[in-house]
Amino acid sequence: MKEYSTLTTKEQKTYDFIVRYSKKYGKYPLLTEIAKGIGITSKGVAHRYVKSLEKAGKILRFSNKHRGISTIEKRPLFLKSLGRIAAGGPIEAISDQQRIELEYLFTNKKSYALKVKGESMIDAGINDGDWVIIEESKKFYKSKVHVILVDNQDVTLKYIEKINSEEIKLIPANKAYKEKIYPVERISIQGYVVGQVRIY
Amino acid sequence: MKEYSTLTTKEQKTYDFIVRYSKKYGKYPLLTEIAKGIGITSKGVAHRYVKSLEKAGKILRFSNKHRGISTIEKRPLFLKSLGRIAAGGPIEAISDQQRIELEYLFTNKKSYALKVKGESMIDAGINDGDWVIIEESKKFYKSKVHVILVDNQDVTLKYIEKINSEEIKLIPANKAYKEKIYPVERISIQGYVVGQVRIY
DNA sequence: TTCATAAGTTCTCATTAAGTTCTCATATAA
DNA sequence: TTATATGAGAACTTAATGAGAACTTATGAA
Repeated sequence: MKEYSTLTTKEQKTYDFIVRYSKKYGKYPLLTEIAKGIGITSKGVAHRYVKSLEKAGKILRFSNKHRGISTIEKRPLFLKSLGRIAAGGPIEAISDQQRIELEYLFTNKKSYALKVKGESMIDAGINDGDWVIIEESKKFYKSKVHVILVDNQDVTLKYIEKINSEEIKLIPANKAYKEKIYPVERISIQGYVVGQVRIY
Repeated sequence: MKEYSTLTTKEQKTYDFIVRYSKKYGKYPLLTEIAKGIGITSKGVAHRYVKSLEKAGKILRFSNKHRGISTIEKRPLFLKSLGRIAAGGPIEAISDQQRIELEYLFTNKKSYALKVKGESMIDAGINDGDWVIIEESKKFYKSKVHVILVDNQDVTLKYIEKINSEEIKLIPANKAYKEKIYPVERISIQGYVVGQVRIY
């Protein structure tokens, strides 16, 4: 993805300084530090450059926050979560809590992604081609969708129900598919779905 | 991987102290120890910093517990795509291409996320509570789900169809909801859905 | 178990520091 | 001329910081 920048000489210098500073110190500079770094004395001028860089899409800024800038490459996931689609309401701000929740989904060590093939879980809103995020688990839960390995060979997404100590029922979420009962020794539970991603 | 953050000076100092302390003593510090460690006397202030770090996603906290904090090892966005859920097939390897496709979805500059409220698009697989990733656009496409601002006030997700030069039809994907026709001047197209995320 | 007390939590108040906005000024290119 | 890029710095707004009182909750000794 190529960058088309129309930065002026000093804007570029400002951007370079911010990148250099953040790499060196692991944090972003204050306006006065930026001013000094690009060879001027006015923090008001530094602020003007920083605003230009934001407008040019080179950095992100958190208004009024101290050290409240960050370069685009390193921005956290979903920083630009603008709001909630409401029926009749204005756009709401999204909390940091929700941002972290999303970030956790994709950075959690114990989870991995699988691409779904087939439509056996369509009534659970899991469609062919979707990605599901799986959290590893050997246990199973009645309300969760699980990844199940059958006969050490076939992988499938199903709800699970225990019949007795020797048999387990796998339940699809699609009326066109049938429930199946397996002896426990043919089944290996891999994990359950904690997230889902669809790309259009 | 180095961490980039927009922590304030003292927040950063607090975080550094917590990391240093835990490495040295194998446990996490008390608030009074944190206060002393960062050169202040008020445990109330130390507590404020600790809460900020939690909000920033730098640490985890267990409310009211003594030494009830712990650091988080954060990682960059990376999906360990293990394979494909196949009906009757073995697990396939996932290509870098697909991984890049996912990463792009969340790092693309021009897109942002919205949380869906309501069930008007349920037949398109977009449920209440899902996140949709929106790519900004003023144009519209017949097959895409769009974000539409009505009367500069209400935001909604719908399919769009042009009636004539003066009227536009908004089409929900739920038979319980009706199509509606609006004069073009009441409608502002914000973008269309390029991705979708669900958290279980 | 009770219960003292140590630790965590929530406040207010005050001060300092940083971000923001603004005017004025100079240089340079179209 | 006119517009743009640059710089200084004053004046203002807001965030960050620090102290400490008063409160709630957790913890461990008796």
